[in-house]
Amino acid sequence: MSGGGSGGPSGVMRTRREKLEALRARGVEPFAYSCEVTARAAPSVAMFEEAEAAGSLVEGRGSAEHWAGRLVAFRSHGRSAFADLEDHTGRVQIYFKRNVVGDEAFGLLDLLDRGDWIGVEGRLFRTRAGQVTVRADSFRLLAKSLRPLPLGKVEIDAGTGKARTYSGFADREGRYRQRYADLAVNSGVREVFRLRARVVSAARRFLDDLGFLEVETPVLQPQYGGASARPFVTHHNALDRQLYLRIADELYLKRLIVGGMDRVYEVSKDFRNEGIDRFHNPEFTMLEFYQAFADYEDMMELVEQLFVTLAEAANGAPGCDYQGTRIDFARPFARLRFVDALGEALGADPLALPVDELRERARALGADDLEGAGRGKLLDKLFGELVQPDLVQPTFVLDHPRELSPLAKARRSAPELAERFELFVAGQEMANAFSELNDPIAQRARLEDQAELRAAGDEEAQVVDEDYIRALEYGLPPTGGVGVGIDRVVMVLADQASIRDVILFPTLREA
RNA sequence: GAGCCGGUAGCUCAGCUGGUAGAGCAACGGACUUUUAAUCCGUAGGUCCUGGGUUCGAGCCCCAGCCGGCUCACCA
Repeated sequence: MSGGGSGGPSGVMRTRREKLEALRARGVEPFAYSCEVTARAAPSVAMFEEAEAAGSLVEGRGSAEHWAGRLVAFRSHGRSAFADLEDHTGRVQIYFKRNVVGDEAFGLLDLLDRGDWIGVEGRLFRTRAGQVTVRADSFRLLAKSLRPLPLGKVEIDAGTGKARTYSGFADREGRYRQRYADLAVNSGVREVFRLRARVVSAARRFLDDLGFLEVETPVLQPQYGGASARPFVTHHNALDRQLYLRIADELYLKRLIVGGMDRVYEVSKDFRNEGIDRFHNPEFTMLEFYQAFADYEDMMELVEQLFVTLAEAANGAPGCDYQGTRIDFARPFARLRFVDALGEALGADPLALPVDELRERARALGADDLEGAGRGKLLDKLFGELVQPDLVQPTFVLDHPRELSPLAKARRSAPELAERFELFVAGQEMANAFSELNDPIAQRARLEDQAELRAAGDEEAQVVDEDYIRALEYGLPPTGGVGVGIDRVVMVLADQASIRDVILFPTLREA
């Protein structure tokens, strides 16, 4: 890749610098300070067509409008020229006619390039070829583009209305490293992130409307916890102490419930020092919410409503197509007990099987790295292999073995289980929730069990957080809590196969 | 971490059994006052990822490395 320098192997960048100087020589400032905008590409065309259909259109009348956007295509015809201008709503064609804009301005068109930002003043009309177009009265350069964007050519198939892109910017690495160029050139990528924003804001609205308070808890923590994962470790110079980047919000949010904030939520970046693949990015977005006086049954209700709301916010209807499969977010979602589902797959009661046999079964499925794994981890692994991939439609899996869930209350009728559920969609975990363990003595015992697993070699096992135990000792009311992996949800709702396609700047290796 | 595939012009890619590097689009010059992948004529553009090696000769073969994609393993 050529990259730097004022030249560029093909001289494209040098040519653009020369044009920049030529513009300045003609008294044109190539980097404007502001510009009037009164119209957007797609809505203005739609309004024009409506007026036309209603017969209320008098061509050439009405006041001129101002559009602003990026020049994405240019077709010169001697004394006239056509350009495509793209703004955040879409594209509109611009028609420049020499004897309308004037000789001097028309000559400036030679100094424009694809990728330049321009402002155009004019009126809409319909061309002989039938396209609604802005007839430019005047135009202004807003910002010169000195580096060529990898703009492909786009043809809209007249029959199907589907866009075909020629050439274009397809290289995944380049797209992730230079997301600005990816966004500039691939409008579908912008749409994915608009959808993501709708999903996140719908989640906030949903919780706000139920009286949840949005809060912010520390990213830099003296003691990480709330999930099973390895942390990032960092150091604060002035305090000369080690700090961890949070792996979950859970323990802090429950401290707030102790403090009497009885419905809280947080949308946060969490950090886990684990591998990277199409389902995992080291920093990812988590939504967690906690409600006092509720148990996991109540939270299941809430999660069901939440996911219907999110699907509607994303796609206008409670469903989506994920990688060719129709997903239907119709309530009620299916419910499966963890032990029943795994028991059926194993042909035996998972709670009755000895640890050695569980390990053998897991090994037979091709899992390795099982040495430090206790019962819980083995059951989890077996479930992940045997049951999870089949959970395509929204499905709650509930009542996990207790050793899998050190922060959850024991199932009231079956103490070997936990009051916990996970929501699976498209074979992926979307949410995880429990009736929160609020007995400080039991909680200490459970965390100490984890510490033992840790000592036995499980690096992801949790650690005892004394301050959290102290908070519980003051009294945590019965509480239901939920964590939602926002990136995963967006992947499903936006039909994206890789988490990197729903994160604007995914973590990459050193360039 | 392992396996497979890949890195050639600004972009998308071709390049045979080893013989001095190609196309389309983009760019540049010219013609064209309703085009739309505009068209037509012409021009320029390359550390073939990096470093070694084999060879008279390497984009191509060998070795090492870097980067990426996919799959698997761990994790959400």
